[in-house]
Amino acid sequence: MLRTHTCGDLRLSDKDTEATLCGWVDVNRDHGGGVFVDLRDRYGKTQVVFGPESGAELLEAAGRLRSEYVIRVTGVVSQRPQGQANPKLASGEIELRCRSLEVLNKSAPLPFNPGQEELPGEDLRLKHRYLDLRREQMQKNLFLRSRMIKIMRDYFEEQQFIDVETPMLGRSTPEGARDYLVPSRVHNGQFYALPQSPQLYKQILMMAGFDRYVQVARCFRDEDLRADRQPEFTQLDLEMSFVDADDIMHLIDRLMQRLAKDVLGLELKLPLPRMTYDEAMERFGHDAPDLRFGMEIVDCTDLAAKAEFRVFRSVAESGGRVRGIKAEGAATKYSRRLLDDLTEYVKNDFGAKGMAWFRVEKDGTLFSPIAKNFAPELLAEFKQRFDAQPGDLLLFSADTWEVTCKTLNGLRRRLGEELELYEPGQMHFSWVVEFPMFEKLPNEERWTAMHHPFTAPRPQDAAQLATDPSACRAVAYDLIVNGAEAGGGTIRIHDPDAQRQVFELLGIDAETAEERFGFLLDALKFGAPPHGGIALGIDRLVMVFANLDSLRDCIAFPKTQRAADLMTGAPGDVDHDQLRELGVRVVREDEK
RNA sequence: GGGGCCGUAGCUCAAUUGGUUAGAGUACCGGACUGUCGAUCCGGUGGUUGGGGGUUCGAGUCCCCUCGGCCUCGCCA
Repeated sequence: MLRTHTCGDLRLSDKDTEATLCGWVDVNRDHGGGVFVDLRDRYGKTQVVFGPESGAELLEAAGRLRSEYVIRVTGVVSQRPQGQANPKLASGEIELRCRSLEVLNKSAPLPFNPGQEELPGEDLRLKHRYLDLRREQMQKNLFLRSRMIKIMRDYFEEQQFIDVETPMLGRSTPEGARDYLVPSRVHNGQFYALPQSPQLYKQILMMAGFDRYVQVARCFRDEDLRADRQPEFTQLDLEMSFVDADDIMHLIDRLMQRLAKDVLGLELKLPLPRMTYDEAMERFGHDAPDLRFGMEIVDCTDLAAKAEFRVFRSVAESGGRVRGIKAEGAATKYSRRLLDDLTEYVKNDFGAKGMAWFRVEKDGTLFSPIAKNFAPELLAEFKQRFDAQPGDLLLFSADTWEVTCKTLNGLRRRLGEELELYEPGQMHFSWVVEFPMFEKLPNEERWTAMHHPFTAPRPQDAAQLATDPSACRAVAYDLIVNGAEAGGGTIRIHDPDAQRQVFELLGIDAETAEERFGFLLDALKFGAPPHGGIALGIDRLVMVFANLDSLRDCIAFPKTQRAADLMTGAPGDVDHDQLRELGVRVVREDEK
């Protein structure tokens, strides 16, 4: 070892002992006759002092140290002089009086300093990720991630789970997200796909009798990125045999409880609250509602039908919905200008045609540019429906059910943040259950699986597969944290005939099903146990636990919004020979 | 594919309505200094204002194209 201690070790109790430290120069305070260096490693910082007793040579060498030089120092641990302790440092009562200094490596002038207060642009941080990762915050985030994964692994090991690795090179299936494809050299013109999740493999493991499987699995989806979405991400993937949905949810409940306790010292009350999909959409307009605050959606379609206001009445009469939310005390916080901004927002982002609003005045009357189109008695009914008080602001969406959901969910989230309706570190866990089995694609007639094609219908809905697929609910459950989907799972179909029936409904004919999923159908007929599981988004969980705004801050080497790695330059060109060997030819953008 | 924000010194930012030689802090270089802890003080280097085109007597500022970063809609079983 090049060192006897880390920069986080030394305390007053080590006084008068000799120690050797290695680390990075955090700052160098040169007073001429004395030099103070804060030496940093992942464990902490320790002040190293060079004085006249160090000798002229050493003093001069210390003066030449610059930020991020990597050095090795040996000296005596000393108590700092009276009044010179630094309460900001854990090691602040002592300092290392340096006897020898070795520069292990210099640093060129830095693109940015890991210690600087203002964060540089994210492109720079990503390009010089090694510098960004030296920042205390980033180190904290990645340590937190590591701890959380350790807790998960321990938890599942205690419960007899077996960790099995599944292939990265698999087969492409057109269902779901766009695949990342890998050309095969041996099979000219054919491609592997990187896994979107280990879904089928883990089901096969159940059929193989492993009973309880878990994996920290990397997954890939070639879709556009968001602050909470990366093209490759990590799931805690698990599957169990002979279980029902309650078993899985209880298991995850207890895991979340342990994580919250061990990581944040928070006591989570169990069971975590559950809500059906239909209820979530009706009350919050979204299948992953942010339950850190209220502001629930209130339906007013019946009142709107009585209004002279044509927009409201025609929507109500044509089968649409008129719904609203109440922002308590927000009337004065949203000027006409800001309300216009909100209107633009819902038009641009959710395809809303507009946004109606009412302000409750001091005298209790409802003010709005459209108020004149409502009878006073009707306005009173609206007010009562919302239990609106002076100072409240009412926002309405009158449109199809889908658009009112999107619009009001968007408004609710935006207002929740802008009005600071929750604490920055607050966390709320819940389940949303009983998702529809299928949804119709906007421009197509056929059904598509809401979760995935292997999801089992609720037993009481199974008969409706043949008659009314839209009414069919799945044994599905999503874990919601602060309005984001942190995980989702289902009980799977374990009957080959039922699986064929679902494939058929999804427009996958028998031949195609046999070709793509034949192995699954085969496995199902050779003694498949009832089984189900869940996958948790580890990145998102860490993001919430660390109270971060971006997933990229808890991933060591994330990609940009255009899915590029600015440090390595991936994706990049490859040799022509490589392409030829693979039988791949690149078609330029303008030739498509 | 659509909407929005941003790009000025290595870094973080400023620059009046379009108007003289584009500034500051920090980093870097040189010097001074024994108790600092964002050390301080003095001096200095550092710019194709992301790139290209246009409007104008004159463009960091206005317009078009383009590159890059971020947020978002679509998309993400």
